[in-house]
Amino acid sequence: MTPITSTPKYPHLRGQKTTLLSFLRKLLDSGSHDDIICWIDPSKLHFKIVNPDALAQLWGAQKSRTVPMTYEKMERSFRDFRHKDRTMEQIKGSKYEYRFLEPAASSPALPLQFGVPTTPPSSLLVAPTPIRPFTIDNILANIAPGCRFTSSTSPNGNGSSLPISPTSNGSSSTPSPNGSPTNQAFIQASVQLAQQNVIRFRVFIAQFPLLQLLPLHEKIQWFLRMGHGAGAQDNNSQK
DNA sequence: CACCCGGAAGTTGG
DNA sequence: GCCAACTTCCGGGT
Repeated sequence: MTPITSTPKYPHLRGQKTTLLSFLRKLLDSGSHDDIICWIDPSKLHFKIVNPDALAQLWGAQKSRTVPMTYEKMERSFRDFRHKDRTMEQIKGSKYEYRFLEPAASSPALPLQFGVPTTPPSSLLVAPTPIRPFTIDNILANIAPGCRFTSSTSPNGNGSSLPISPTSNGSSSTPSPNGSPTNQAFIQASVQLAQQNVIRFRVFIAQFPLLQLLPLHEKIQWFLRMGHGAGAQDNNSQK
């Protein structure tokens, strides 16, 4: 007689809120994990899983799992999405390329534990920490703190040497990290600006399929070089 | 044998 | 209690 104990066989299934599909879309839309999953052609909802294992780990973390999620098990859900739910299809010949069959707008705005917050975190508004320079580096570090990309791991050995000017000849005033009282309006504008630049970054990357093969930090360098930096427009990334 | 696919059963939250 | 959304296991096909 083994009475049915209350010990759940799958305790890691607790806390299911975000669906897998909305999780994927949030990751893609945030662009903060381009080294794991990225758009191939956003207009066609065509995306690619760059690092399946890392994606599975993110999904497992999203579900607050104790048992590690594997891509194999995620793939089982993908099969149902493709054949049963008809919400996804696989790109022929590409094991890790899929396409959403539903318009992105249908996904509910569920909060992610990763990626771009829909609103600036309240802690940021009260944070006494000095305002960081407005750089892609800091944008990504702020948006995806868990991301492997950090300025200290710059391959050039220059440290955080990305030649970043605050929005180039753009618009906003250069943030001055002085000791003045925190300007909430400025911080909110900075967050908004950061999100806009991430969107521009994604659009830029989507235009050059070859760039999508590069690691994130190199994508950013190309983004700065061709999209922001002065000159180098005739740069042919031959390869 | 390895890999992919899909059925079936189990768990959890709503 | 029912259902949706997975998760896990496993057998069949190629």
